[in-house]
Amino acid sequence: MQYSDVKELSPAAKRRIREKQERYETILAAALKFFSERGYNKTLIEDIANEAEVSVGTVYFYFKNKEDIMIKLIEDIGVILRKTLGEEFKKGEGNIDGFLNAGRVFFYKVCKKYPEKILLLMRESGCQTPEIEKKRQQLFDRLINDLIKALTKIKERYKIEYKSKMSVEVIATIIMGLFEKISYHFLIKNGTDLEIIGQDVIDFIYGGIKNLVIGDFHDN
Amino acid sequence: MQYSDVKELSPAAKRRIREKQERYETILAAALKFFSERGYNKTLIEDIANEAEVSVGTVYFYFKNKEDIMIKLIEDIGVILRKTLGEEFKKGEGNIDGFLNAGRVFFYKVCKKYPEKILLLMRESGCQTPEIEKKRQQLFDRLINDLIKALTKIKERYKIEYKSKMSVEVIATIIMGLFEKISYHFLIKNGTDLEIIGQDVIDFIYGGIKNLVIGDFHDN
Amino acid sequence: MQYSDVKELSPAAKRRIREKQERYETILAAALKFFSERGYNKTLIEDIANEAEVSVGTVYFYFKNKEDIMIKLIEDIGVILRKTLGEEFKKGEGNIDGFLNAGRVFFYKVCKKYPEKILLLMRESGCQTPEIEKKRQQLFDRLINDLIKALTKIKERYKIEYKSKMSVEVIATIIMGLFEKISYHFLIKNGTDLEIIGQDVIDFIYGGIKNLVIGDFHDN
Amino acid sequence: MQYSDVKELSPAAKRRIREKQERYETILAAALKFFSERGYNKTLIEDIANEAEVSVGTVYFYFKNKEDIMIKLIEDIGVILRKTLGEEFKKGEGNIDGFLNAGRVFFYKVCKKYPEKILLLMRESGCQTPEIEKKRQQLFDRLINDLIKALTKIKERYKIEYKSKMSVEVIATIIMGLFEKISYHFLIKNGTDLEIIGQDVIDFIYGGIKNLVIGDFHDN
DNA sequence: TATGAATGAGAGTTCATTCAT
DNA sequence: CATGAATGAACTCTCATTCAT
Repeated sequence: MQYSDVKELSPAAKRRIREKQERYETILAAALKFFSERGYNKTLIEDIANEAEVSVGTVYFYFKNKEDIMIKLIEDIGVILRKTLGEEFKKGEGNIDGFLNAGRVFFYKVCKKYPEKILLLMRESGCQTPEIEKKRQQLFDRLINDLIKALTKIKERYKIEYKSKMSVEVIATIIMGLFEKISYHFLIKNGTDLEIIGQDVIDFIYGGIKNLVIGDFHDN
Repeated sequence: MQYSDVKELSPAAKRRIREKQERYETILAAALKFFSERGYNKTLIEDIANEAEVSVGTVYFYFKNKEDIMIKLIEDIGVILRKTLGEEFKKGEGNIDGFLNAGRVFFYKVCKKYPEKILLLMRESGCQTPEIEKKRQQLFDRLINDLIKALTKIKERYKIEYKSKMSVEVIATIIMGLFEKISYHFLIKNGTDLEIIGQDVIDFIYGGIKNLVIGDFHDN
Repeated sequence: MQYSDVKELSPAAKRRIREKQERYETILAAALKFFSERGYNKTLIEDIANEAEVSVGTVYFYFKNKEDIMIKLIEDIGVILRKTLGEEFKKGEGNIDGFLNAGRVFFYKVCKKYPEKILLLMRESGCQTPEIEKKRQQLFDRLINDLIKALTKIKERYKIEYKSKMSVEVIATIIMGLFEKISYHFLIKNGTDLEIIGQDVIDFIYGGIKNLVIGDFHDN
Repeated sequence: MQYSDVKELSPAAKRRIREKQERYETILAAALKFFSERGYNKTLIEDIANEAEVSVGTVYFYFKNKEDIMIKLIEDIGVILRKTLGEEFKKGEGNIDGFLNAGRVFFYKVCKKYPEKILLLMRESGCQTPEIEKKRQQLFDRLINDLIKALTKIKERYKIEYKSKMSVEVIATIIMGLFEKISYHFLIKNGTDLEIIGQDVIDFIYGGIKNLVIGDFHDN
């Protein structure tokens, strides 16, 4: 198909494509709502269909099966997380502040903007089907890898060493776990002041990393 | 037969009581195995019965329902965790080393001795029935409370302050999340050296706490 | 297509609605057959499904649960009984013959046309679930109430009195019990001549009522 | 076994026989309580055992199975009913008053003294197992037969005729149904005055019978 | 005799998925 | 493309009955 073909779509065809995309998003949004509220298992396809104001059959037109919906949601969250945090870290060009700022962005931006998505990832995506577990694991592995790469960049930038051969992986894992628990713990207490908590968390992380590092974070 | 003898159980009665207790434990062990391996939902009562070499009816003789089995398992883990860690902290009489040692005990003793129990608590106990979720939440709340109390004792001991009014809760929550993720992450990689990791984690925690504290950990 | 057309259902849609209604009736008929033949408890959902030539799931698509099927059957019988007998009584404009004719209609029409329905109501609807018992009781109470109202109309029409303050309720209850037993007793003996029996019963009722009345059934 | 053997029973053996009989009665009483209160199906053997303060196994020592308990209860009620009403009728030497008095005895004595037994017979003994149904049917048939015999005696005594060949059976069946419904209807309304009702019922029956009779109840 | 733990067939209900219209 | 009725395998829980002690 050549570029010129795109232009040849009739207005009606364009509308149909747009509507199809919209319907897809609507179903995904309905699923997100129920999965994060009451869990994967307790959400019926019928619930999702009703919420999205389509029929059960339509849900199966857009998604292979229930599992598929969850996987698409996890992928969606993965893209948001990796993109947002990755870009923030890049701004710092490998310095420790860029790293910590990425952490701040998680609390101040991502958790605030997409609380259900974070809740879904952190709580409901576990313990379901093997395929979902795989996807979830894959995302966590990638996030941990992103962290490991960032920590390695920092190491090179400051010419520091980590205490043990496992330290980098440990730090990355800790940060993931801590984000998971903190976001869950404080997201379900709606009134909590995420700003104060976020700062405390970042301070904790900074202190923790410093204590696993030989050398310090001074630009020469 | 004298009156006092009435209180004494016959050997046969004693044996029966012991056997009953043993069967209860056998069923619980079978459930632990399957729940931690393949998850709550994918475990059939029949699986548990087969593994424990009893009939389905017997499982229901000892437990109200499937949920009840899980709840008993969570309670069991809760007792082990709180008792072991609590005792270790007490040894230190409120100093920071006692606190950190309790963390070490988690990795070196509890995770090593009861890997399935920890896996069950950390991964499979979430997102199932409301009753299970309640029990799990209750246990995590208690563990966080234990941590908060310990951190408060430490504060009094060293006459220090925490940076913000939320710091204590944040530290406690971070430690829970970090234990959860680290234990899960490294328990499923069987070959991992928990000793090195444990030490890194403890160092991270120590650094993190120090960075949220005004004052330092010196006895006068 | 004009706006008014929107309200009109397409032939296909009409057919689908009709088929749905028919399937509902088919399931109900299958349930009636088994419930009245072998009882509520001994009837399996699978039996009903097989008889109605649908799957078990389809039964649950049309009815909330087994109880619900029985309740719908009782409601159905209730409508038939109250409508048929009520209309017959109305024809008599409150005279004693209309009342007795309604009794005749019960034997000559209802019992003859719907023997299983009557058997179901009279025998199988008792002693099952609380919800069913409630519905059954409700229907009997309404039937007794219909009778009480009719007896009160008769009293006004002929300016008579009943012997005691309980007489009206007693007569109504007797008639219900007598219908119940007679219909059951003679319906299960297939060959019985319901015409003769019906006449005897009506005569008995007439004699019984007369004997509880002060005054007589003469129009002035 | 000869009569003299009876004397040779040791006091301990006698006590054992007495206790055995008592235990049997206790279990039966417990079953009666639950069957009449919550129905046959909803009563567990365990309930009966607990109420009777024996073990489940003991229940099965005294009774073949659950069905057997119910059957024994029905037999017990049968004996009471037939004996009490039969004796009352005999007193009248075949006159109509003896017949009606037997009816009075049903309300004034039997229903008052054994409300649960009557409730059990009238409501809970139906629609259960075939064996129970058979027993219940058998009892009702016998009671109806007793009534038929009585009505025949009355016919001979007064040299009367009944309107149709079915009249006697119809009257008998009516009386059974009416007793069933009336006793149930008014027994569950505890406060009701059974005396007034009883009199109304007897009057109704008398009127009903008179109206199915050719001739009248005058001694020559 | 008495006990009560053990049994396991049986039954109701759920719900992801399909497919004719 | 959309619909929603139909499917039926799957799973939990019940409870009368048995039997070793």
